[in-house]
Amino acid sequence: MENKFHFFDQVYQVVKLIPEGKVTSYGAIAKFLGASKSSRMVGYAMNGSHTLNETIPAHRVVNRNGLLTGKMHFSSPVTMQEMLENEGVVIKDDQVQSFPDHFWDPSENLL
DNA sequence: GCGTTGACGAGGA
DNA sequence: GTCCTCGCCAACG
Repeated sequence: MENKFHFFDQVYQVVKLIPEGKVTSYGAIAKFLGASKSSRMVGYAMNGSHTLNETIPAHRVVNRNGLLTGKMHFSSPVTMQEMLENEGVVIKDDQVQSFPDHFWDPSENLL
């Protein structure tokens, strides 16, 4: 009954909890929600995040390679990179440098 | 109502 | 290490 929390909503909640200067992957969020096979849905949820009244720091979510795959969905293709760099994350060639060092695993912080 | 697409990831060759 | 295939399920045309 209480499990009626939609998968998308869960994704939004986790993403909003990502601290500044940290990034995570779609798969990590999906796995944390118990749907590791539905990692695509995490990305898809981000696609609709901008339609929400709430601000979703989707720029802190990258794929497992640390690549800014969703940068093109922002106001400008460089918005995502600049926002991350502004938080102390180094981006090189649309890829997060020292990705494991900036990686934020929800299963180790929210659990 | 049906087929295609997609901000992904894991596994196999 | 790379390249290909499958799964997953909501949204769009």
